Amino acid sequence: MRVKRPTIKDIAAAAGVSKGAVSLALNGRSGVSESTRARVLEVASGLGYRPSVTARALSSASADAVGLVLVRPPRALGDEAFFFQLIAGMQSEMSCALLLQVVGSREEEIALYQRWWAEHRVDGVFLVDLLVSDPRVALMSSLGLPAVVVGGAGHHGSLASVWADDYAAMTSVVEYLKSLGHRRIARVAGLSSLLHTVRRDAAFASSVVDGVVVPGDYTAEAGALATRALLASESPPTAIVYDNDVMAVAGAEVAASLGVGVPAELSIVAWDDSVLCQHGRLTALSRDTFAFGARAARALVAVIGGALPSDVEDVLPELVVRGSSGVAPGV
Amino acid sequence: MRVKRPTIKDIAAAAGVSKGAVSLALNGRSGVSESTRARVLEVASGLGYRPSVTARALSSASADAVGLVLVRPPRALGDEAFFFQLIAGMQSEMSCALLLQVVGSREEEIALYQRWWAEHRVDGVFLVDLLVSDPRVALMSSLGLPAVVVGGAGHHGSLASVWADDYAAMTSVVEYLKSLGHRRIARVAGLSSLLHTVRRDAAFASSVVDGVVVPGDYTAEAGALATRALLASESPPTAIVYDNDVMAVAGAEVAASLGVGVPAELSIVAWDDSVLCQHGRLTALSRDTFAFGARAARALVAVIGGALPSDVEDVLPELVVRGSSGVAPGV
DNA sequence: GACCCTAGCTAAACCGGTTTATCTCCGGCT
DNA sequence: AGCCGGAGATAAACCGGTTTAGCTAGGGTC
Repeated sequence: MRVKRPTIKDIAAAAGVSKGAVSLALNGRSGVSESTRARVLEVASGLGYRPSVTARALSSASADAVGLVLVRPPRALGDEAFFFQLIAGMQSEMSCALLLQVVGSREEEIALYQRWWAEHRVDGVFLVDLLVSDPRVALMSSLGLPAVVVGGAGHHGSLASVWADDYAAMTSVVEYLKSLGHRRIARVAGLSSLLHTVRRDAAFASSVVDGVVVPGDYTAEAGALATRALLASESPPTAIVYDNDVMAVAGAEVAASLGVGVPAELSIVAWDDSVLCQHGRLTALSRDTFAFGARAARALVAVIGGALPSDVEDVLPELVVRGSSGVAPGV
Repeated sequence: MRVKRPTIKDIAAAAGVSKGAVSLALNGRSGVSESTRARVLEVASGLGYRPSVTARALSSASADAVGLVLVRPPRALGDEAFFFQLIAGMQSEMSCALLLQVVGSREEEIALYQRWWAEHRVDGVFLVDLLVSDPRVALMSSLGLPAVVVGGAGHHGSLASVWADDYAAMTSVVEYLKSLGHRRIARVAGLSSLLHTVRRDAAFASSVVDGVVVPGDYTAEAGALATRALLASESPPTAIVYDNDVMAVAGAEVAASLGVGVPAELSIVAWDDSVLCQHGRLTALSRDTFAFGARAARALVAVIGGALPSDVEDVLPELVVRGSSGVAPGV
């Protein structure tokens, strides 16, 4: 049933040379005459030959795939448009396949990376969701596994990275709000174990005096809860910056249900723009996640190709001002 | 640099038996004594042995991966939460990896499936976006490649399938609108090349007299354009059913901008629920895409395991009534 | 003419498994 | 004693490539 494809052996027989000569000829390496090479190439294309990635991977060559492991409860994944955008962008710059697996723990993730690499199933991997002190960085270096850190904080040991300056972005958001007269600014943060959360925290703390930070986990529930708590405090903020779109939208709804006018009494800014923000008319920090993924893929391809790992900084996210932000009340 | 993992040869040496015996012992096959098997297993686990999927795939065994090829312009992918939900659901029921690639044409897709199968890179594949007369179905059968049709129309040759009854679902939506007094009902359809679009068209045509169908392509632009055209016609519909959430939200905004009251003058129903519909308060046909993906994965695992292909029908999508639908004007 | 070098090619090992053919030993049956 | 059968193990082939060692023929140098 399975279609038998021509192998290197068939070509060798048809061209009247040895397997080894065919391999050399096809890979453009020296060791065969030009006339032989031409004949082999002709026979190969005549037979519709395509090399077997599986066999090639076994003898320590390319695996024609890159890996991405996501750690999270599977159900939570579907709501994160960010990752799908990212993956879509990666695909646009890769001719090889993406080996994707979702696991439940960091340990599994690490084991999977090691296994994929040892078995030549991948040529390189993407590292996402970087932790504050991430063991994966050292692991990649010690394994010699080509890797690109996606969305970290710039320098990560000897690894290449593609990143955005969250510190500067947060500062710009705060400056924007300050220029509108806001003084009591709050922040609903993302998971505190993630590096970029810490970066944003730091930027927020250094540019806002007495800024309140409420931890969150990117869910609508967390956003609603945090907003309710902030608005109920004795001196409620006049502006809130949320770490993602879902929490921001939930926050906007809580404000509406409490009769708090947006933006008259409360300004809302979301990190990461999306259709959700567009339709909710939320001011958002917009970045091109697709392009970000594409950049990451290009970096990985380069590293796999032997290029020296370099750090690529993404353009600063752009603040898209919509209806949810305005001058502070009483200004 | 690359970590050297124990191979079957190392185990053989350590246990004092041959490679073949180790293979038999590890795979639970007869041909070795129980005492030898126990010793081999002990040595293997002591050495931390993990078989190489790559090598195993080469000698015509499992590839420990399943494939999914998506045909569309990469940039369009990121907005389709449906696929990410689906993939997340699939992952939840699979212990193996997913080989994912986005290509630009049907021809590339077919070539990729053939190649992956010939090279043992996958054990089976998912078929999505089924066309009206889809060449892939016959191809899978002739290749003998285990496959599951996701979201088709029930029977597809000898292939297993996981599907939802779009015909019945569309009928139920129309009946719901009729019960509210609507008579002039329109539909903004999806891509006409897709099988489920045709099914929905047929159900719509048979339950609505003089129903207008405007073709669309799932983008916000198409939804807005279609809605504008429908509302400008001489006898505008009192209800519109959209083939996805993005078009429905765009339609709702067009109605709002034209001063057409929703649901007072126009009822809107979206196919496929999402956060977008939730926040836009749109009545939507809701299905659990994550569970759908999980079911598809289970079906594929079963087929790969040698089970006879069967057709699994998903539960009927449930109509979630929100603020965008109500009694027809003048009723 | 002896020597060396190199281009061009082949044969064979190798990657890490699976599978088949073969070989040995032991027990049971007649 | 002789024959047969099966269990238990091994060696070797195989999957489809890459890579290395080695062989041969031809040309250049002294």
